[in-house]
Amino acid sequence: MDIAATRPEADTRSRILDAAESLFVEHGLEATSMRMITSNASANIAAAHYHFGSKESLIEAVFRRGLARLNEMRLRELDRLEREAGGTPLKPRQVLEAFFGTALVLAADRETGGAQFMRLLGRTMTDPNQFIRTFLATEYREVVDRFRAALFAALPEVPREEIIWRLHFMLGAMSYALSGMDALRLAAGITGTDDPRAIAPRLMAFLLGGLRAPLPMLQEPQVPTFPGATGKQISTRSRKTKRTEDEGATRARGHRPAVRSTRSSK
Amino acid sequence: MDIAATRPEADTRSRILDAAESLFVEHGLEATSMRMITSNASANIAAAHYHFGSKESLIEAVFRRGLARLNEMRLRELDRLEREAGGTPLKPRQVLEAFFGTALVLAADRETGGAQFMRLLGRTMTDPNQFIRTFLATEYREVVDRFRAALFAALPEVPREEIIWRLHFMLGAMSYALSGMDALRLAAGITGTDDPRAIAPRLMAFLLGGLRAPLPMLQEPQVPTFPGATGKQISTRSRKTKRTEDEGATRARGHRPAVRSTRSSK
DNA sequence: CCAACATTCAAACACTCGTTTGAATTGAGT
DNA sequence: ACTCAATTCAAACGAGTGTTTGAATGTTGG
Repeated sequence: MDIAATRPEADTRSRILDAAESLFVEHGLEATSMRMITSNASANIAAAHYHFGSKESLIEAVFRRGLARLNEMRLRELDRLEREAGGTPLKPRQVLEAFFGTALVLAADRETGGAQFMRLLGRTMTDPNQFIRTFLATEYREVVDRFRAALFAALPEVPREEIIWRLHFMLGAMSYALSGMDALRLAAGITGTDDPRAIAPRLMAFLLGGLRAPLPMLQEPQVPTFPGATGKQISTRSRKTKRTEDEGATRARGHRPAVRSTRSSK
Repeated sequence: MDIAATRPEADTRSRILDAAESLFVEHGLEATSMRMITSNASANIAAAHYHFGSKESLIEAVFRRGLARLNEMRLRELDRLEREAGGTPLKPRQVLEAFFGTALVLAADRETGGAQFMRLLGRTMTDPNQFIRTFLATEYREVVDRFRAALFAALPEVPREEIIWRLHFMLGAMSYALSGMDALRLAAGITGTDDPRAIAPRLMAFLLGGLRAPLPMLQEPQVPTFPGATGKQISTRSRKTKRTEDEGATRARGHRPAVRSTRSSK
């Protein structure tokens, strides 16, 4: 569905931004051409360069718009919690709510395009393009600094390096969950809705469990146990299954033929 | 560094595969051209089409080669553990070791290119290209089925849907950790090594904590409490977040100029 | 009305893309 | 030495890329 059809009233610049965001989600940054964007937005291709100057700048604008909203929500929520706490450190759960909770709320907001942007953001976090990476890093810096500090305060007994790593793991879990991740959704057998509202409580429970997990035993002697954490565990039972493995040759290499696989995308 | 320089003895087909894998990691699938690959491998561009037929088939071959190794290791480890357990249930920790531990071992193997492939795999898991997604899903199906069943058996009291979601979150955390994820590595302030050997124990502790976290309270009446678990329910009271709709001028729009950002990549 | 500006437009530009062609080269097997 | 198939090669093909141009529109204030 064209942006031009769903939002004919918006001005050219906004239509281009919307079309770009939606096509970036669907095909990726590289695979989305300026012509795809402008035709989807019912705009002239030169108009896009008039407004944004280049494809890279357009990409920047898309992410700036989305990140401004997300980061502002995050900082406002963190400010509110810290104000209410009145100097006492926040609980880890509160920090996660402010950081990941707001992202999940935005991801559930299908009406103003928040959901689409969050999927895009989740995918782009691992983009190899260096221009994208440095851009995202600078746009994220302030927010990450704030929340990292809040986590340090919330978990004073945990080594800071460990907190940084776990913040990193949590970001990965969320990015992946938001990205749509259809690659494994099939393989993993996920049936139901992909409504972030349904995912949110599950993800929050998971993240909190990971954040407060007992510290690992590291080779270099370093605080083998973590006294503050509760470290309760779910009891376990198990059964057995059998299977043989088979290698499977990579590909038949004949003379000339090299039948190409049925293409499906693009 | 060209593959042709590091492995001049390998045959054309292998050199192309190696060059493709390494360039895919560096630039992504779309941004890597057949000419980049063949010139890096000191091979003729037509030779690549002779051996693989098309770029998509070459991509498939790269992933097939890497996944064959990874999945075989995973299944062998799971088989070994289940054999040694002799019918008694595996512990969740053992299942995670077999699935994520082997991946991390492979990711630490810089010599045979395992590290490079794992980074590529981590990035590609969220690729929007549909051809890639369905391909990965089928290549992963058997392994995911096995481990999902093993987790079901290891956590009989936990609702299966919850286990599937947590398996999903764990995959995201690992993919992200392996992908190199420099986007936030800067912002998150990660200083030290990216040696997977250093990450492995941290990631395992995190994953295990997340997997065994207390179950979330869900809106739809659905097993609000989890009798088998040792409790410690995390109270996930619904958050209220108000959001003001502000567009936020994305960019100064002047006449004509639209100064383009300094390009850096590609 | 009209100048001055902001925006849109069709057309072209210089490249790069994946892929194909047909001839040259290599390497066994007889 | 000759054959025949496997492999490599330079060159080209058509399509698509981001970007630019210069003229044609609207749009606004004097």
